[in-house]
Amino acid sequence: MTDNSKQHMYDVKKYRTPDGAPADIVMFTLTKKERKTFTKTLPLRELKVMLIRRRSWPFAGKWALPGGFSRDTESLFETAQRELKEETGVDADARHLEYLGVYSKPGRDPRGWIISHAFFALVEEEILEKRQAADDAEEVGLFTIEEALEQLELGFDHRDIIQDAYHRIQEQMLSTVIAKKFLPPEFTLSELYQVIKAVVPDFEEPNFIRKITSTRSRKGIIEEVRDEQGNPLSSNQYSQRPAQLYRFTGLMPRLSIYS
Amino acid sequence: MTDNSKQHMYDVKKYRTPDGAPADIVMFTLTKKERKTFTKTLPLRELKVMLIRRRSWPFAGKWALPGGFSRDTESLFETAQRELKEETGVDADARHLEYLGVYSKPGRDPRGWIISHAFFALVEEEILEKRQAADDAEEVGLFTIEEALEQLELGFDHRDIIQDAYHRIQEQMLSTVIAKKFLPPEFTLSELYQVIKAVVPDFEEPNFIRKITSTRSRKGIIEEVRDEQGNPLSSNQYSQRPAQLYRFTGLMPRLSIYS
DNA sequence: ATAATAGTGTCTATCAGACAGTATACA
DNA sequence: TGTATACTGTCTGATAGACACTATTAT
Repeated sequence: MTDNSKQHMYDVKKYRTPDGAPADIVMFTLTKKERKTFTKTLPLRELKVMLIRRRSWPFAGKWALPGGFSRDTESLFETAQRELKEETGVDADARHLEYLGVYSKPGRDPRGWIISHAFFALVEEEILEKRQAADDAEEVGLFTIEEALEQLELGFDHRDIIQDAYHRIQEQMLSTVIAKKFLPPEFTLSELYQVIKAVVPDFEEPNFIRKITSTRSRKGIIEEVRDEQGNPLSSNQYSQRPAQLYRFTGLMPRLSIYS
Repeated sequence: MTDNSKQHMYDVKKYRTPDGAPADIVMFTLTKKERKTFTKTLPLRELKVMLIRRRSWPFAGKWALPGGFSRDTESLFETAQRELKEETGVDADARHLEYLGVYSKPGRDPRGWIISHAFFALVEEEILEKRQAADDAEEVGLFTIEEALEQLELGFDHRDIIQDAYHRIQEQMLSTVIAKKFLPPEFTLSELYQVIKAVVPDFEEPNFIRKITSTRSRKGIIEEVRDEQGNPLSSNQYSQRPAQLYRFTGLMPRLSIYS
């Protein structure tokens, strides 16, 4: 930047300014579907993304991410919180909401110079189902990532956003404890493993139970649930033999490629 | 968002729009300072951040990050690339430039509703020194993180941005191979260790050499440099006894807290 | 010889990974 | 009783972590 442009920087009217800064939210959920077997089994879990069919220009009829424009009285994170609450009816701080990135390629929005800010959220399945049923003004859909990326006609650059959000949630699933947002407070190791696999299909860890319970370095992430007498608690909700219940401890290890 | 607001969404003039979307860049460098000892030693390395002293309103006299407003013909990443090139004189793709986040708290900029996008870059020390010497229109400073965060008077919310950038570069240093941006193509393990420690002071790994060379899982990140005959190459630039030279292989392991 | 940095040897406890085997509860 | 899921035993080789020891070169 030249000295000259700096001197006139305060005169914001001198240059063209953006026509809007929306927050768009990639709302992920993990659907649970009962499997019909003749013994108890874990439900099938699938990662889904919520989309809304647009009713007006631009991209009328195409699917797009829910979102809305930011106001000058709020930060973009607050915009996203507000949108998330409007979409789901539940306070945003009850769940995971995280900034993803900025999408600002010229021409990405035919309405003008619109710089979009993508967020992703983890939402309970029931809430999205309720939303789907209640709102007959809008067509709401839950799609797998493959459907959204490969089969659907999406508006704007929302395909890029969904793609990036998918990569990010996979990273986060393996490097943080966001898995807990997809689980009840107490869960079995099979459930945890299944949640990880639903988000990161190529995660393979045959000795998962052994490793997470007996390896000193990883043991701290979760702990066994016990009752007042110190007896281990288990659940046979999804299996014949009861499985030990675990909970997250809140501990977050720092990962390093050098140690 | 209500159905009503959606119908009028295309009318961008109806609502107040942002007054600008700048890209601000946290430019990091690793300074090398010779130590005066009576034998060869590694130079001292320190992580520094480049700041510019503002000459005009707002925050005249305060230090701030270099940056500039985005144009409607470019993406914000391109804005950052352009600014980086203007600041350093070297093409941005020659070095690391990465998006950090959006800063949009109302009132953060007295000039109006200005939504800032922070990036961070890793720049060679020599370039910043040249910049410092050449430009007498602007006062350019190189500061340690502690100085920048604790002693300097910073404009806007740039203290928050520098803080966030510092956390991010520490994360990246341990979980990716950005260390290579601070090293020559071929380097000794002492140099690598020192670079990591300069960015992440509390990184401690007494058996660093042993681990990185003999552990199967980490061995793939770097490899020994050999000549045409397959003889290992070493350097005694910084030590009496020559040290084996290594280079990064390009391999990037995927980290996981579950495996 | 001495200093300074760069390694290597060696030991023990722990961990990874594989695979067989046992445990529990339901139908 | 069989079946499905949840573990546990056991073995081998690899790794972590500590600390003493040796190696190479300049002064």
